[in-house]
Amino acid sequence: MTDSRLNQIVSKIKKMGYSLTPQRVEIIKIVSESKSHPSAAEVYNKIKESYPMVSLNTVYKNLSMLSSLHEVKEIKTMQNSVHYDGDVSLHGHAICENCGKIIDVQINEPDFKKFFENKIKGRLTENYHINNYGVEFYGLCDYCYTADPAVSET
Amino acid sequence: MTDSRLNQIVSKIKKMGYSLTPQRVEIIKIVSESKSHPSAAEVYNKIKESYPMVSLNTVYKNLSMLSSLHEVKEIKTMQNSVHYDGDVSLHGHAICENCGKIIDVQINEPDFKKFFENKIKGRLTENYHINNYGVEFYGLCDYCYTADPAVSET
DNA sequence: ATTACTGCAAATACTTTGCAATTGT
DNA sequence: ACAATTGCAAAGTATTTGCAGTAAT
Repeated sequence: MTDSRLNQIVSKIKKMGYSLTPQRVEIIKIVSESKSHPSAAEVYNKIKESYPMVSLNTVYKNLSMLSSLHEVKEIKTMQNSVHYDGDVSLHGHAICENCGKIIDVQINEPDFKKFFENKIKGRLTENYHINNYGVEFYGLCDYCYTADPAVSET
Repeated sequence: MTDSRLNQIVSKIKKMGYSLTPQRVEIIKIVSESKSHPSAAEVYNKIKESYPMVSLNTVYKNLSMLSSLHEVKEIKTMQNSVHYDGDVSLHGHAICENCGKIIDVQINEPDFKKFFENKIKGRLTENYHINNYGVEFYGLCDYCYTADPAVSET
């Protein structure tokens, strides 16, 4: 499953005529296997365990390449940095407004499509050509909610 | 309507014991009246027409204050800067992946709440305390879709 | 052999901080 | 008068660019 995800991405890169460096493969492994939606800096820290000489720059270039191939999704958080999600299937994110933790929220694709077609599409005031959705839920994770009474009040 | 929005925000600021400087009032006017989801820099350019001496810093401070009072919403775009929305009622955004243009997407609150309660809430894998939603649609605006064939291909 | 990729350093973009002077209540 | 706010300059992050050397096909 995870491995086939890696293979998927690798084949796409080959098909597009790009090359496969060890750094690139490792970056793909890290984002596709991670469940924690890492930032570029976090991917960088992780890859340094196996390739101590890689540059942050290389991490940025590879992540943005993967993003333009639609093989990772970018998540913008409130703390202004971009996080990366190796799961590009339809799903949402619940984002903790206190600690920034992001968890996946399962969304059933047919349900969402139905909601979109019935309730939203007809209301677009301009003719947008939608090809991607993002659904985010903001609030507090359980830890921040229980541990820090100061932030729990609205 | 627009004016009452300004008054709403002004009363909240008074109630919280903050002061009302001309710069602040003008910034509130600009975001609450704008339909174009301006960035901090765009608000800055606008306010300079009436108050040429304001600093960008003041704009940032006021916008983040309004955001923490939940009187404006922050929108993170792909071009990494934050945009501000003076409409804090439930609605989504359609964002053009080519030019960055953002338009509002009407979402009927009861419909969305129903969708959330029935299809999503039960699937949260952790006990998140959700108090806010964001729904984004990514694609191309009609102009970019028709004008620039290079970007229309997936 | 050719083209793409890496790593370094420098540059840019956006936002935040520190602080003295000023303004709102 | 007092506390909050402003504007300036400097600092801080996150990300991008330019380029010479290196590695992949």
